[in-house]
Amino acid sequence: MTQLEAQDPARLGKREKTKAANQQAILDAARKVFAELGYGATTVRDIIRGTGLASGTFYNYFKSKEEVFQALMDESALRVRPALIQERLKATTFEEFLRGMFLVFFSYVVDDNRAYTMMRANSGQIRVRMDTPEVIAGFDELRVDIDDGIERGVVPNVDPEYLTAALIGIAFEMADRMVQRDDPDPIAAADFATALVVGGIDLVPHKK
Amino acid sequence: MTQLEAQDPARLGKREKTKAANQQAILDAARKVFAELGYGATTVRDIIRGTGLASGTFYNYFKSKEEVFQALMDESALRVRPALIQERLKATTFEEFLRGMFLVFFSYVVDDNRAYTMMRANSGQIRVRMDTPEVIAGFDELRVDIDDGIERGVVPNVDPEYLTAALIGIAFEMADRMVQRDDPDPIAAADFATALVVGGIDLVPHKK
Amino acid sequence: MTQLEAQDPARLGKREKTKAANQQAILDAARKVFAELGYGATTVRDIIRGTGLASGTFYNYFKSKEEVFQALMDESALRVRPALIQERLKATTFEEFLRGMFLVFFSYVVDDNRAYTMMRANSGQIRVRMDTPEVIAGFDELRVDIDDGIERGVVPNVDPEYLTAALIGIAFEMADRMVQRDDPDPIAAADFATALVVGGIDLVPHKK
Amino acid sequence: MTQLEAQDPARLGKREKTKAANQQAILDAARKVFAELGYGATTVRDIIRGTGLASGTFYNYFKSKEEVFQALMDESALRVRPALIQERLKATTFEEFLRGMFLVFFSYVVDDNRAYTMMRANSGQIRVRMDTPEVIAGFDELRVDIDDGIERGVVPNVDPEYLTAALIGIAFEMADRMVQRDDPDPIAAADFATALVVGGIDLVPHKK
DNA sequence: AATGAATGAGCGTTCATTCAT
DNA sequence: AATGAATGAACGCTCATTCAT
Repeated sequence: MTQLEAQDPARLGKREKTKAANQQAILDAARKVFAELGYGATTVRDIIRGTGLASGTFYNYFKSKEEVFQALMDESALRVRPALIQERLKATTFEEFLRGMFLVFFSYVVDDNRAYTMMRANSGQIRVRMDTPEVIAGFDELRVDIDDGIERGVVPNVDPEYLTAALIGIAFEMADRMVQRDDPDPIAAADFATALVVGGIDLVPHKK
Repeated sequence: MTQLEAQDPARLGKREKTKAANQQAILDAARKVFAELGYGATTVRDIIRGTGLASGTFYNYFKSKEEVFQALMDESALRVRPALIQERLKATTFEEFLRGMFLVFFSYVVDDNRAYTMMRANSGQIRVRMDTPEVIAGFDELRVDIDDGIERGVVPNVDPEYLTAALIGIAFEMADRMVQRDDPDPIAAADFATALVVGGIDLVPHKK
Repeated sequence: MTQLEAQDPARLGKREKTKAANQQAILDAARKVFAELGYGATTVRDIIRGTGLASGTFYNYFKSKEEVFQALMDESALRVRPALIQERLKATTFEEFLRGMFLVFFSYVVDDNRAYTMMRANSGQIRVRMDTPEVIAGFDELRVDIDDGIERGVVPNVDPEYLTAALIGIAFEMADRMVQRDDPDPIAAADFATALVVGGIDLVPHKK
Repeated sequence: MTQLEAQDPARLGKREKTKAANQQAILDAARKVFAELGYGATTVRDIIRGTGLASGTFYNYFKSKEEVFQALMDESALRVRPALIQERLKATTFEEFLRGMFLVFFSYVVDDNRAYTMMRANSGQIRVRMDTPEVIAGFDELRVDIDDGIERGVVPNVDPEYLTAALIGIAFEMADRMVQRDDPDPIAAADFATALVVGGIDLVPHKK
């Protein structure tokens, strides 16, 4: 039943339709208020207030505030990670590897900058960035790829932890500025970041 | 403390001494528990418990939990900013400028990593990073210096906002990994970061 | 159930049959979970979960959680009361009267100790006993019978209220212990209780 | 300090005085509403509403609803238990033993019938009796004494568990009626209960 | 200035009940 | 009649802040 109806969303009963709509409404509202207030300051009531639903209804869809937050982060990470993996697989040079990765990330950020600002939400004057397990896992994969690349000689033999850190730092911080521009250009940003790292990597102290 | 002062009440105005000591005691206790529990999970009672003072007394020194947090962050930034300014002033090349800046920052982070881990406190599975106004201001100054350097021809003519972002991203993210090492080496980290940027900057798209 | 009825939908009005079956299913499930969790801790969802019905359906049969509880207690009391009345009617001596009453009660408790433990459900460390109107009514009848017995000279002329109270106290408290024994013996319990009261009643202060 | 001041309650600082007064106010209010509504139906807000204090203040004195309930029951039990123990110790015959015990219990109930009605609170139509660990412990002591008495030949050799149950049942149920009389007479009640048991015990089946 | 009890808004969450389907 | 999602009042409890002492 579920399967049959899932094939054609238009044929869903009214009940199923509102259920799906409510689920999405909660996710959307949560994304918005988490972005505005940050995780800590956000209350469940803040979230449901943005949906017009009753407070109890929240708990028909998510077991807790943390669960909806996780769902949101996973939703985001799930969208980038496969693309990042693709890029890494098809890269044959370090430059391709970098450019692919930066481009995917910056493009995702532009497409979905609401989810992104959530990670960067500032409550009051304090800038906050939150990395959830899915996000951390994504970065761990990058680290593995870099280790692998060093072994295969594709990536210069530099401190892999620092390199990973530098890439992540560049990616997030630049993305932050990019999305605040009038006409964000992921390609230009990826070019910038790629060039910086590709050009610099050779001067970085290599392990003997 | 009470005992020591009781030995020589005449030495100096007890009031003033106690006031300064209490202020500092609160800051010290706050630094400690914010680092342990993170901002959100820390209660005012957690802070004053570490001082032996009464909860109400907290409010003689700080208007709110947020204010003591700000004071703490400012205190930290106040220690780095003058040093960062010094470095920028005495730099004659872009490389000197970068190395000086990274070294000051990484050294500060190692010296005072309690304050730093506070910015990185994680609650549950979620990593959180908090940048306060003073820190942000410190980096805004960096931006001004970069603009200035470009004008004077010392810094290559690249997108200054992206460059600033890249430097900040590299600095914070690398610092994060560095402090978790057994024997953190700010010089090595500064060398790595400096080489990366110095080497790469020429390949980065220049403005006409 | 659904399957059985599907085999012969014509046999009898499906409606009526289902209605009665559902009503009983709710009562059965309620008896079970009230016994397990106690009244306070039991939720309507706990009850209907044991029936396969939907939560809203509960309210087609009972107006509230309290109503189903009352129905349950009444159902129990309804089973004992007629038997108790029988015993009282056929008793010709005080001893017969007592033995009959205790035996009926202890037998009922053993047969239906689920309903009985419900009255004794404990939440945490706290033992709770609940007596509902029907049960109370049952014992009020006992009082009437005792008054009557005194008037007719069958029951010694002692304080009838205290006598009723003593009988009730003995009955409930002994039943409590009896059901926790490996092999509960209502006859032995009735003998014990009867002997205690029959033997003692003569020493009890009589009214002039 | 505490000791010195405890010697003269009149010399207590205002703070200590209100603290003690509030503690007592909460206990009093709790006793009252538990008696009215029963444990399950009573909310912390119901309790503090009866004191004029703020809801949070409750938690300065008791960690939870359960804790205040326990405190209340212990307070009661603590008052009877020592007296009951005294009576048992000084009894040389079974009759003395019984009379002493019943008299202490009935007297206590009359003196403090608010605490007692709590154990008998009815919520709606449902009579509830709650026995807390302290109360249960008190009954366990009775059981031990009975076992002991049987061994020493002071108490007839009947089923000790049933005998304990019967005594407890008689005590509680009779107390219940007694307190509702215009002029409760603990001595008369104790005479009644003692006579009933003393007279009956010989007819009760003895173990061979 | 220091104290710490009092305050009460607000939290995350539950659940008896209603009602659109 | 049956469904089960929606409702929202109420729960136990926390804690930043106030204020009488």
